[in-house]
Parts: sequence; C-alpha cells; structure tokens
Amino acid sequence: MNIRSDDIRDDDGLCEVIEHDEAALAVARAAVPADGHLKRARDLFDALGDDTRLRIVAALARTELCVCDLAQVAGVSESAVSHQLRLLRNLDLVTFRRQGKRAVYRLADECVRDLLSSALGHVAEGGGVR
Amino acid sequence: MNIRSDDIRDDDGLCEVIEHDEAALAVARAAVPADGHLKRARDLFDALGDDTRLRIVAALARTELCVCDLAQVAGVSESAVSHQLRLLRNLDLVTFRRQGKRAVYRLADECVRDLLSSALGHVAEGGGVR
DNA sequence: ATATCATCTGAGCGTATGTTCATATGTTGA
DNA sequence: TCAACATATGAACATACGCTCAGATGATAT
Repeated sequence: MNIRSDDIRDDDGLCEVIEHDEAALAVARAAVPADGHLKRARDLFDALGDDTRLRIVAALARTELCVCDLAQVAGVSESAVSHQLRLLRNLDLVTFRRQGKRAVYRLADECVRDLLSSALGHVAEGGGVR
Repeated sequence: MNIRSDDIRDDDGLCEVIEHDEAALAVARAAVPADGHLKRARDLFDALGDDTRLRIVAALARTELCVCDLAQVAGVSESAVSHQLRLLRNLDLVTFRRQGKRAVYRLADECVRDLLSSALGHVAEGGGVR
C-alpha cells in the first residue's frame, strides 16, 4: 500500500543500513496501534493533558465531588469545570449521580486512576521539574 | 488561603452533607499534586495526546528510527515529524544519535513506554471504540 | 407558583497547536 | 569545493481549545 520511493538507495555497499532500516520499519509499523485503539488512547492522554482536567481527575481519583467543590479544587469557575466535565463524560471517564441540587461526580474508568498514579509515580521518581 | 464563601450554608439540618463535603474537599485538595509534579504529568500526557506524536512514540517504543522512517510510520511529512520530535526532545522524552546523515531517535524515558502499554492495555480490554 | 441554588449550555473571544512551505544547517561522497 | 541528501527551523495559516459571559434547565424549599 505504502510505496517507499527510497526503496532503492544509492548507498552503494551499505546493505546493513538498508536491511536494518527495513526491519525497523516493519517492526515500527506493527507497533503503531490500529486506528480505533490509537484514537481511544489519544483521547485518554489528551483528556489528562490539561491542567484543569488533570486536577479534576486527580481529585476524583480519591473521592467523589460535586461541581462547585471541583471548581474550588481545580481553581477555575464552575462553568469552566462543567465544560470540562462534559468532555470527560463524553469520553466515559467520569459519571455522576444527582444528590439534591448537586451533581456528584466520580471516576467511571479505573484506567484513569492507573494512568494517573503511573505518571505521578514516574514524575516523583526522577522526572522532576528539571 | 482559600476562603469558601459558602462555608455557612442555609441547609438547616443537613449537617451530614456539609461534613462529608468538607471532608471530601480536604481529601481532594490533598490529592491534587503540587504544581511542579502536576505540570510534568500534564506535559507527559499532553505529549501523548496527539495522533502524530502517539504514533511516533508507539513506534519508538519498539525500535529506534530515523526521521524519514518516522514520517512514513506517522503518515505525515518529515518536517512535521521534525517539529514534533523537537517538542518530545524538549520534554526529554526522546533522544537521538547521528548515524551518517541520519538522526536516529529513540525513547529517552522508560515512563513513556510504561504509560503507553498501560493505556493500550486498558483500551484493548474493554474501553474499545464504543 | 416563585425564589433560590446548582448545574448546564451555546456563543464569542483570545490563545495555543499542528501543519505546510521555504529556507537554513549539517553530513557525505565526488 | 560542490552537489545531493537528511534534518532542522522560522513564518504563516487554519483549526482546536479553554475560558468567560449570559442565559437556560432542573431541583428544592417557602
């Protein structure tokens, strides 16, 4: 399907390089997830790749919270939180139940907790601020 | 520091709600990482929250590759890949060595591999396309 | 029903982001 | 040195994003 215009190179004798190249390319192509999985993983990472949402999710990883409390924790307006919660809802990362006037949110997917603790673990180790 | 304007509510008798609320808030505040760690984690997730970069990183998780091969794998121009590689370099997520004219890139941080496999694992389980 | 509170939503706005294009830099071989 | 190739970079452009603001929706209590 993908035609490499540089399959034949004028490298003369450097067969090793070419072979290694082709082998690596094959491995690499196989390593890239199919579109569906790639998109889902990208959405996951993208959801966590924002200060406000990361704060929201980090908080919800420990306890369920209503919108106004999430706004306090995240340090933004309740409207801003609501918008971000909709995004997280659409990705099925959070759910909520109504409690009186409140909407109490909690994590809907364990993988978020996993990714979060994994990332924070690595950050705490050696990948500090630099 | 943070003054809650709604510390005193006109909820009359619903003390339980108030107490739960305050307790949850305290837990939540403690759960949110300090700025430095938060920023680093956010950068990490943000780096992976893009199709092109995710393809690049997924490929590099298996083998080192030069720029032009990464362009093939990611399905974008070599210039676009170069820009994204600079971003990943600035976050210390990838490094490269020169091999002749080529710049051979590889992952610089194990945590990327971890996060990637963790996310893809979860995706493969039940968090499919939906 | 009305008032109040909590949340949600769409529009608008400024900024950030990813790509392309043209060009610069750097490396190799003639 | 020069030509060819691989990569890097800056400017420009279109799009995506996150926030604010105003107003809508929904729930509770009077």
